[in-house]
Amino acid sequence: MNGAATREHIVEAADRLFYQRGYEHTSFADIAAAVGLSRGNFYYHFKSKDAILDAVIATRLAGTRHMLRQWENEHPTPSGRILRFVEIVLTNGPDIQQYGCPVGTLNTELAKLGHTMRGQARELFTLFRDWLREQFTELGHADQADELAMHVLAFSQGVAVLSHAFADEEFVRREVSRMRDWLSTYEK
Amino acid sequence: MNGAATREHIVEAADRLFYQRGYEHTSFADIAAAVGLSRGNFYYHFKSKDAILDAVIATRLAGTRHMLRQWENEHPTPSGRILRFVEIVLTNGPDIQQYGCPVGTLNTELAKLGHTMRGQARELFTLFRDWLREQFTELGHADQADELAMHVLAFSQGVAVLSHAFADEEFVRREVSRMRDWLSTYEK
DNA sequence: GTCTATAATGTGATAGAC
DNA sequence: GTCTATCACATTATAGAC
Repeated sequence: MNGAATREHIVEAADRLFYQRGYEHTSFADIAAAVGLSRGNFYYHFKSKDAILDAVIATRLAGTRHMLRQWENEHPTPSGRILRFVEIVLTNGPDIQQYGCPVGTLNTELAKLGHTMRGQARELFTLFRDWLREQFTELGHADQADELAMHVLAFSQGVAVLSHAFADEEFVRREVSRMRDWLSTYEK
Repeated sequence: MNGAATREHIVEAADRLFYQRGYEHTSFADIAAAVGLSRGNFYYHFKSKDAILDAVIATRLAGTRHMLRQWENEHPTPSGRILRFVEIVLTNGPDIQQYGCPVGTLNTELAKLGHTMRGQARELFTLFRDWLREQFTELGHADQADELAMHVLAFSQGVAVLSHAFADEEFVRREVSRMRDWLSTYEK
């Protein structure tokens, strides 16, 4: 098999498993089995578990940047873009209910482990934070744009944690509805 | 040493370590070292890691029930009691910043591990949920008491996750202030 | 690039002496 | 109740054949 393609398969499998089972709880053997490789061959592509995590986070960062640009194309207004973010807890509802928020759970886990890559995981949060701040600035709230961005981020994390714990879809809908009302008070 | 006292010491140490490092990342050796016991002697008191987790959750449940009764004694009005809950993210600010919410992070971790004790961990959330629902009912909002309780719980989890990730105390203060304003619209 | 074999370590857990 | 010694197993990681 092509080396680059194999590497890509490994990162994809690791990304999914880290999300579904957690980083620490996922072993090399799990990833190797998911890709269909022997454990030995694994080290030809990645020389440590941290190296895989590094690649996974880099992939997620790139994917998030791409998604945010897409949201910008699909929604011309800043309030429409913020609403698109808020609705991610509905769009990804089933995944969040089963596995939590991929950004929040990774950050929480790496922080507890005292992992060196904690800062890079936080960058995933920062991407959303900065993007939301830009939208609130464009909406005419430059003075409190970061505060509002953090508030929307906190909403998403609170909903994700409880959706994961209680598996209650109606709760998610109600919270999104609540957020829509709140957002409308900040529209131009 | 007295057997019951040793057992209590083990549960205390395990409780703290599970919170600070996570359940999976804490080994028998870690707990034994914290208590000052040999690994071998450990199994006289608890015959499996799950048994320790069981005891830790039971202790936390009892502690939470005790705390909620105390809050009821200290705050005569339902709005005062809800506010007391909201302010927990300030009271326990430093711990939450370093280790996250003990309830939220345990629930998230056990859910990802597919651990059998997941349901008992969720009970910790349910204690707060039911208690908050009672307060909102007493406040005259019986029809949407559970929805409001979940909203307040989501607030606490969102703030905890982001406080843990960004270590931003000012953010916590602002969110509490925002919550106080929101609460005031539901007061009698 | 892929494999098997294996090292080195840490883990949960047990046996048996004191 | 506490200890040492040890087992069985999974883990990350390496060496070397193909």
